[in-house]
Amino acid sequence: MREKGKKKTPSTTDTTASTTKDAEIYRNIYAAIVDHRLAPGTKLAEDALAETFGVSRTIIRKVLQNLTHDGLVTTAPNRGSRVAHPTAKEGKEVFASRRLVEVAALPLVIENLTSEQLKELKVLDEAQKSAQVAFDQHNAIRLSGDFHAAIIAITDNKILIEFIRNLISQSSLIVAVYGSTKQNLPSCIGHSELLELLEAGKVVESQEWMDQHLQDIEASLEFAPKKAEDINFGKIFF
Amino acid sequence: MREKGKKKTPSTTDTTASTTKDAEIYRNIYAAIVDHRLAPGTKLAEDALAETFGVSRTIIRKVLQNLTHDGLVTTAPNRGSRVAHPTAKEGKEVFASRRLVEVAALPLVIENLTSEQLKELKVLDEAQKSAQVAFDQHNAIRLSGDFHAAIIAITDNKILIEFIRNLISQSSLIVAVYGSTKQNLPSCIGHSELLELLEAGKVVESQEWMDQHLQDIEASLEFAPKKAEDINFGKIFF
DNA sequence: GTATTGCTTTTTGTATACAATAACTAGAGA
DNA sequence: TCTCTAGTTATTGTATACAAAAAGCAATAC
Repeated sequence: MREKGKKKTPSTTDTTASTTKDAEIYRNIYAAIVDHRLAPGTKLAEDALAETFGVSRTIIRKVLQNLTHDGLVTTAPNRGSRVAHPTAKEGKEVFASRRLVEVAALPLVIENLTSEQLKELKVLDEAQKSAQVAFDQHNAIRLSGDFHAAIIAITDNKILIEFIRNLISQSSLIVAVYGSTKQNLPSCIGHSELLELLEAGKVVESQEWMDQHLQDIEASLEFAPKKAEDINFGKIFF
Repeated sequence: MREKGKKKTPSTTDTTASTTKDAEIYRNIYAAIVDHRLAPGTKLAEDALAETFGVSRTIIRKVLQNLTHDGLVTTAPNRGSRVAHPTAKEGKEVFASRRLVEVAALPLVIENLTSEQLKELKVLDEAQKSAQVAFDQHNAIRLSGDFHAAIIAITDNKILIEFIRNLISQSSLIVAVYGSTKQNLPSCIGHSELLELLEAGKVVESQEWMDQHLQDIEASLEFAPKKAEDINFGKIFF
């Protein structure tokens, strides 16, 4: 109710300034992890981050807790936080979950799809292809993720959207760890075939396509048994 | 590495005592919401909770943040936290998501199901029926949730398990808001038919059963348009 | 009686101080 | 040289203090 009160130090106050600040820091670190600017396993010391962003550790802790909940950061009691370094099993679970949901959601997607949404999807797909042609692998992967998120967004179900958004982010992290050296990511072929199936209302076919598509992406990763006992030092040093 | 150091005041220290304390408070409030001891919309003032649990607001804020992420609490900037009060749309989205995932996961469940797990499921189902017979609606609902969670647990996929666990918790909240006055909850008929289908490896039939089961539960709720314009004060007061 | 204004109280947001734990380093003994 | 230990430093966990915002309240004007 105090609107005309003697505002003492408005300085950086935007009504919701306080809540805006940590949201921005969150997005900042979030993007850095997804874009592979912060490698999996990197220590995220509270003091260092606090100083970097010019806030107190209170804010940083809040942000780290959110990122931990997103599965992008792991936090151990008294040992601090690190960029998550998913195990092979965790990586497979993410892709299994994505296949399950993204395939099962397609009937809903076809049911709700409007011509405008279809147009937007085509724009996204074209953007991805452009990045692909320009060998801009980085943006191509990001746009591919955006495309998958946009598909689920058509369901207009906030819970599903949030869930898939999260799994896609984690996929980026998994690619950072298990991405093959040979950049034969099939995700970059584009999704135009899928769009044709969706437009034609072909439910089962689109589901088969999506299932195969996600399997292909997963197959391009190297969830190899890089365990300690399998490391061949001879191959590494000689 | 300091393990034998002169431990000054071990008092309540259990190595992970600090982290254990807020986990316990979390579980406490979590259970209170799911068990309908805290009604949707109830204000969760930080000071009051801090005093109740004998900790500082720091811990409470951490717990409230976690509960907010679970969708059991809503937090507005500068306005504090409340037990979530899902809208009808949100309620429908939760059940749509459950149907989608719990149906789509059944092939995986049948694939992985062991005889021991089947036995445990039967125990859970019997427990629920007992509660049902004793008109212990409260425990019946809880055990029904446990059953659904146990089904998904068979997939051995931590991400799916966590997701469904969360949706089931939210379902409790939705029942608190939109549960019908007539206690004809079909969730309480039991799941023995499903268990037979799973044991027989009947994928499609079990999926149809699960789909119908979740639709029945949803249908027993009253997502009625209880909007302001629909309230008839005459009916209420005279 | 109603609405508006100004003050007071309550509650949330953030920084900081201190405590507790883990990580690091150097030194002593085998 | 290696290992174990003690002391030191750095980092995380928690409480508290203070600032800022909202909510409540009462009085006044209309």
